[in-house]
Amino acid sequence: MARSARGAATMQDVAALAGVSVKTVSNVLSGYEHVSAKMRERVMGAVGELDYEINVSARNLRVGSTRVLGLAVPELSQAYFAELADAVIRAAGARGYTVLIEQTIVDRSLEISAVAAMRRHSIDGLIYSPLAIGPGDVEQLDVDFPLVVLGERVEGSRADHVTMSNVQAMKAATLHVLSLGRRRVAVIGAQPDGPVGTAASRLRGYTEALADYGIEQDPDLIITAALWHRTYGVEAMERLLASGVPFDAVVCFNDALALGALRALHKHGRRIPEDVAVVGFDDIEDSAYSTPSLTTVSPRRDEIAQKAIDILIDRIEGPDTRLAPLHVETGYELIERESSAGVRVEREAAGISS
Amino acid sequence: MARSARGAATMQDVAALAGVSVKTVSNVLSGYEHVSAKMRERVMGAVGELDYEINVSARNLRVGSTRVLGLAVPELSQAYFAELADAVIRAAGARGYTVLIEQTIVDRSLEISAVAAMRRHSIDGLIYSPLAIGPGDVEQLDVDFPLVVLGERVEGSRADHVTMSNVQAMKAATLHVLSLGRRRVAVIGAQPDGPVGTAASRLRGYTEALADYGIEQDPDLIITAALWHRTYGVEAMERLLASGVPFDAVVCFNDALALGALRALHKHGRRIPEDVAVVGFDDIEDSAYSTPSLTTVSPRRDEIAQKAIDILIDRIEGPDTRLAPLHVETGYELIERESSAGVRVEREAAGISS
DNA sequence: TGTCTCATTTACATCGATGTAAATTTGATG
DNA sequence: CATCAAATTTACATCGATGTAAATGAGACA
Repeated sequence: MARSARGAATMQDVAALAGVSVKTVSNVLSGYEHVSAKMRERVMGAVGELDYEINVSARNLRVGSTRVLGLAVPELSQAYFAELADAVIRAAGARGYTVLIEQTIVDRSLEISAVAAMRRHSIDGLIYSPLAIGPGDVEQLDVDFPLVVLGERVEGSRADHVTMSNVQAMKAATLHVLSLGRRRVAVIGAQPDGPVGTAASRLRGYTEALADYGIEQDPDLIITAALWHRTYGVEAMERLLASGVPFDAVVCFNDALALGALRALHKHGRRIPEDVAVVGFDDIEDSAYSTPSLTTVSPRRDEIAQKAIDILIDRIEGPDTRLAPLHVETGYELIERESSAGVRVEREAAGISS
Repeated sequence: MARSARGAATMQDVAALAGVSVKTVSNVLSGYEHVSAKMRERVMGAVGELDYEINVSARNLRVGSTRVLGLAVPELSQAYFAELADAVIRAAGARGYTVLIEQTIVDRSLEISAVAAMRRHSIDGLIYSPLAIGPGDVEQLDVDFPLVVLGERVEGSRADHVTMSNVQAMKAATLHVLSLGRRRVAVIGAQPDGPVGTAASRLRGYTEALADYGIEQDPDLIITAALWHRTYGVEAMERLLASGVPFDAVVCFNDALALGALRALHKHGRRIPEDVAVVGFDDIEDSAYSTPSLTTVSPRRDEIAQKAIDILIDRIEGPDTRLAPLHVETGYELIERESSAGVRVEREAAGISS
């Protein structure tokens, strides 16, 4: 019998056909160096003849790892996370790992514990990109497998963190519109529940930029958005417009909000960038093709993905000694496009200290 | 010793702590009905105490399946595929399966064989959404595990297919602009290599619609696009504009192309929809928020995902008898938005047979 | 040719779970 | 209380691969 009665061929079958031991087949396939050329050829011939493919479950059981990493994101339908997933999959693939994606928003409103969700699967480590995470979630991050969190470091967490320089990036975005002479700069995306995580850092960047120009912060220009979706961007801008508070620029905490805001401004006849300059954050692909195209902060997703993968795999493959949690900051880039560029508002005394 | 020296607890450890056999623990965990309440409680206590989690690799090895499905898409960074993946993950999750996503475009230009790529992983079945697939690819689809292809049926393929009614949908889209009085309808997205797969069907829908109105097809209005990306939409529209051929509507083979076209039209000062009506295809999220918002054909992604998952899992769990390949068509919906709506072009004799 | 060394190949146990079938307990009945 | 059937629980083999250590083979050298 050339192969098992039913189903795929096993190493057993290959060994029998090649007339060698099972271990020799294993050696050949795993690239063990002390295998004679003759043997290798004989085994590979049998492998080809039987269309043999290794049984991954059996190998995983034996070696105790799966070479599968988890990636937990809120929803793939949000462009930022889809593009992030793309980058993570590529970075992982280059190091011989596969990525299993878990969506943490299942019922469209509630974020579930990614970590708990991943336990069902056998993964070697997890990259977790939470929507928002606060100090209360520390214990959720205290797990017994390698975990890299994308986003602001949580106080007391033992997990590794990779995050872009949110404060500086948002400060740069805000300084950009200030440098164009705008002085009434609104911001969209503050969290209703108070400042935590990413939103807090970005808000801080905004505040610091205003301070640099000696401008006092106007609470009426700080608009909240419960979720960073386009719909909420539309809704937030509608609120701002309805309030009647004057403004000549908006910096948004992500591109989806900005695109929504763009839409609302357009609907209400505000010219962009003449009347209002708009800046987003994330540099998702749409932003380059919107009308007008969107000025935004690019977070260098590839760099984030690469760093996260490297740290995670080093933890997985490295020695057991538990080093201190890492906290890596990645760079950013301000991409100037039509929604802000080209139109400088002249003021009596443009520049610092208006 | 309460548990293995190093690493996670095993069923062995749980059994020892609870003072029962390993099989009883297995029975409790797998919900076997003939287990006394007392036993169940005792075992679950031990499970909790040891933080026991089942070893998925061992279980998979024993039962011979993994409850993991593959989903092969070109790139997650394309919104359509990200939204599709979202839908597939949800549908699979509802039936207790996990989804492993494989990107078939790795070097940004060449599509690799998804099926070959999946062989590395241990999946129970595969959903394959190819970019384009022609008759030459039949053997690629002739595999020995359950496979559902999303897209036009390939002649001679033994795989199951789930596809939307491309011809009818595109016909409806074209009829829509014709009903607005437009008579010079361009199309963007034809394949340079000749008509195959999805592009062929959509082109046919366009042709049929023109025929219904007794309009002769003008080859100058059929614009090719090698890839259905925004950039190619921009480039295709630039070509059309440069050609000087008059047109008052464009139907695009997907939303990305349409958004690119929108952008190019805007740049060249054409008013939408006054001068040119634009229609897309796919109903990705951006389309509702572009300026102007995009009229498009919604393919009911949830329905596609659900059908594909149901067929695939039925094949996996069903009896071995190989039924004839299934070919399921899913519905569509024309979503009218700003890029076409509201502006009717009056003609001497608007209506059938101009 | 005999002996020793180093390179290859092999036998066997093992990873952690589940299916099979047998052993044991439980409870009903005469 | 003995007997039998049904309900529970258990022992053991097994899924398909790899690590360990021992067995075998091939040269090298005296």
